[in-house]
Amino acid sequence: MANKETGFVQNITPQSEDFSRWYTDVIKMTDLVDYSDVKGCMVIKPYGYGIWELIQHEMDARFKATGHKNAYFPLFIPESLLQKEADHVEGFAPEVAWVTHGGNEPLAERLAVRPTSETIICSMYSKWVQSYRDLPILYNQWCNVVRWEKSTRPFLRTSEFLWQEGHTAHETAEEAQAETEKMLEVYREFAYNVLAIPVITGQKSEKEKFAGAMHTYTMEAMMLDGKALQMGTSHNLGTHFSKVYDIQYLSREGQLEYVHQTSWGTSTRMIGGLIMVHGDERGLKLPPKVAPIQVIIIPVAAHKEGVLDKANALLAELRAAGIRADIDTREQSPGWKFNEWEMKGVPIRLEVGPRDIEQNQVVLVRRDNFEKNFYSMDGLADTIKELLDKVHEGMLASAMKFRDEKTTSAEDFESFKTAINGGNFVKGLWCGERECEDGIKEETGATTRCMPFGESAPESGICVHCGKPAKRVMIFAKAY
RNA sequence: CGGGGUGUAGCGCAGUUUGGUAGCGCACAUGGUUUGGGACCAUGGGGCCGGGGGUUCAAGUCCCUUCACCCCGACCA
Repeated sequence: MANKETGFVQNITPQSEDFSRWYTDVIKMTDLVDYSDVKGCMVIKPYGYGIWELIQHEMDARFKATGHKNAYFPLFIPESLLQKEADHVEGFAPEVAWVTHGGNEPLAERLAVRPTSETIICSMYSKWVQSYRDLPILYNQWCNVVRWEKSTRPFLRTSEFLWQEGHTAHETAEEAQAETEKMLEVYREFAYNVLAIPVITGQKSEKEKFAGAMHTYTMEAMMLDGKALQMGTSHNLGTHFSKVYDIQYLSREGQLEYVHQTSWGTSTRMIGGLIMVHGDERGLKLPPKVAPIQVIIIPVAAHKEGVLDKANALLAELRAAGIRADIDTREQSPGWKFNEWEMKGVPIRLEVGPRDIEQNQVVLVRRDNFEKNFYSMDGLADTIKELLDKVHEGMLASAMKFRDEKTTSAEDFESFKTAINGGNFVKGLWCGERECEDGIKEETGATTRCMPFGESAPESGICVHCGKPAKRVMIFAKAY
């Protein structure tokens, strides 16, 4: 996408065939990340990390509001601990990084660098839980995990990534199920109201569920190329882990019982998601609530008397009102700056020049639809707050429109294939069998994304692929 | 692991066919003119041409070898 002559975004749009090139170029050009010498690992630069900090802030507030507390567990997991749960270790074995030496001495037992923390957390919970009075445990941790992936992609799949993982333990199966669904709902609400991403929530198939889980629930978003991205998952672990790690409590009736557990997580992958949902031919488009800079002030004819002073006064005023504002006083021409900040996705641009100052006004330009208008300097902070909300609404609405237009139903396999190849989410009846799921993947490249909430099991009808009696409504798509 | 490709200035690339002083654009530095959608002029700094070995009077260029990265598969809850 980097135009050779001018060096800015214009040759490739998200709608062109080379979407993945658009994605990597945007990331490279907007100062979100850099690539380190460590294979598959990325450096998140301040502009990109600023997005993550805002995501953390917003999400953490929601965790606290639902009664959860933060804690921190170790990075290293002894091999014996990791291997207790058979499905779990089998699921993660190919992507675990191992520490074999401490200094120059070989270790008696290898240490895994955590690919996720169920095992080490469960081993602690087993010490902490004696009685029903110790329950529920509602903990979360913000940390990094390592998964040794064969092919990597910034934000979407990297060897090391940042995330949060919640781990809870409950008295009853009902409570655990309620917690699993509650946290998925927290994620869904967050996606809509913070990231401006409409997601589809539902349950994963047996094949796609988390290694060691009883049920996995997911939120899936549609990227601009029609592919699905799993943006967050919530698992009901049942008693699979508590039985292996021996987490037992004495119940109200005096019986020894196993706890019912959940875990749920979201990661820096969400940043990749918001890039691929909201971007355009000019680059990034950041949802206002996670934009490190919400308003960029560009003084026009800054050398003229009074312009810089006024611009700085406006900056102070906006910041005092709690708006994340910044000013660009570099020597480049205004046009250059307009393009630069559009590329970086800043939701609102504020232009102020001699003509505006004379008339007590500023120019505000929305990044989402390029609407450009004059506004009085009086009450500017409130004006901008309202406009930021409108940008959020506008972005959510257009993402939703796009997704709805590219979601279809298929009744037979021919139309199913056509829809998948056209980059659609395809809703269809499904038999629920593993062989059928594998066959669909092989023939079309599509995988099962989720059985969406709000769709009851079909009373009749046949599987869109194999023709056997249908058991579920499933959404299929190609996925990242 | 299979198939293909690329390593030359911070970034993007030309030069390799036919061996002969290391180039271009952007970025960077200095001075000046500019500033409402990617301004311009002048001057300047920056290179073990991925590494090692060979052929030659002479290698970015030819030969051998090695390393790294990228793309497509495969793999990936």
